[in-house]
Amino acid sequence: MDADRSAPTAGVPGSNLGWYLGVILRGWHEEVERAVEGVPHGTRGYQILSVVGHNSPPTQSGLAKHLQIDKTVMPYVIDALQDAGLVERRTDPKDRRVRRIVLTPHGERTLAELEAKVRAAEDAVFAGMPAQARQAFVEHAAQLAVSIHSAHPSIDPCIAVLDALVDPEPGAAKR
Amino acid sequence: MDADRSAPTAGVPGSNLGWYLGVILRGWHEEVERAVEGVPHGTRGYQILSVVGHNSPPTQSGLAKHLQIDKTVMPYVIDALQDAGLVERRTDPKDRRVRRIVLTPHGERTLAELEAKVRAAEDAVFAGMPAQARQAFVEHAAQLAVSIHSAHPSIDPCIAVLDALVDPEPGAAKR
DNA sequence: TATTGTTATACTCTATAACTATA
DNA sequence: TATAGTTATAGAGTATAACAATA
Repeated sequence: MDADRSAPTAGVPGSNLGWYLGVILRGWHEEVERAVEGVPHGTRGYQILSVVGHNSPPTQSGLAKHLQIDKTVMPYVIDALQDAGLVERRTDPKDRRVRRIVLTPHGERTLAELEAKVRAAEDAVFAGMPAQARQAFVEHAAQLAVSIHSAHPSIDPCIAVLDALVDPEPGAAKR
Repeated sequence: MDADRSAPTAGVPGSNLGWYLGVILRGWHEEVERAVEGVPHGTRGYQILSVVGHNSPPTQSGLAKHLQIDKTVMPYVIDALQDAGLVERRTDPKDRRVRRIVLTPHGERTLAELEAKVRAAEDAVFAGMPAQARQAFVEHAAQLAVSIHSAHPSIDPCIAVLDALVDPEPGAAKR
C-alpha cells in the first residue's frame, strides 16, 4: 500500500532553491539575533547601525529603500535606537524635510563590538562548510543580491555600498 | 560639516551577508509568488505540494519540521490545499494518529505545471547572473542549507530529500 | 503637486496554550 | 506519559491611509 505510488512527477526533481534560501536565512537570523541581543529590534536594528556606520549619513527613506522595509517602520525603530543613545537624527540643511541618521560615539563603539559578535555568529552558521566554499557562496550571493536589487524599480542612489562591494578595489585590505 | 566624520569604524566593512540573503529571498519570493498565483497560501502551499510530490507520503509534523514552520499552521494550509482538490489526508494504518499527505491526480498535474512556472520565475531571479555562477551559487546554497538543517536539534527522518540532494547519484539526469 | 517624515489604524501572520485521539 | 493533529486566542509584525512640513 506504499510502493504503488508510481513515482509522481518523477525525473523532474523540481527546484529546492526556496527551501535552501529559507533555511539559510532562518539559520543566519537565529544565530545573529542571539549575537546582537539587547540591540533595539535585533537584527534589523543592527543592520541599520551597520549601514549608518559605513555610509555617508543616509536618510530615513534611503535606509528604508535599501533594507526593503516599509517607510512607516522607520520612525519607531530609529526612535528606539536614538533612545538607546546609538544614533542621532540631523536635519539636512540643504533639504529640511530629510533627517540624516548618524552614529553617536557610543553607537560607533557598539557597532564595532556588534560586528565582532556577528562575525562569530556567521562563523557558526558556516561551521559545516569549507572556507573556500563559504567564500565562493558569499561572493555569488553578493553578486546576485546586487543584481536583484538594482533590477528593482526603486533603487536608492543615496547608499552606494553595493557597487563598492561587488567589485572592491583590487588589493583592498580583505581582513 | 560633512567631511569631519573621521571614517567611522573604517577598515572593517562588516558583513553584508544578512542583506544579501534578505534581498535574494525577497526577490525569489516576489517572483515565485506571482508564478504560483492561485495556489492556496502561495509559495508555502507550493513548497508543500513540491515536498509531498517528490517524497514518500510525509506526515503533517514531518512537513512542518522540514519546512521549519509551526505545526499549528499545518491544519489550515492542508485544509486549503485539500479544499482545492490538490492533496488528500490519509490515516496511516500503522499509527492511526498520523495523517499522511498525498497528491491527488489533479495535484500531480498542477504541481508539474507549477514547477515549470517556478523554473521560469527563478530564471528571472537569476537574469542578471551568468549561468555558471548561478549553478555554483545554487550548489553551495544546497550544501549550506543541508549543513544548517542537519545541525538543527529536530531534524525529521521522514523526509530524506536532503541527503539525496547534497550528493545526487553521479551521472543522474541533470535536466 | 511631490516628497519626507510621522501617526493611527487595520490587517496578516505567528506563536502560545489547551484539547482530542491514539500510542 | 508522550506524540500527532487540531482549535482558539493573543501577540508581533506589517501594510494602509491620512496628515504636517518642506520642496
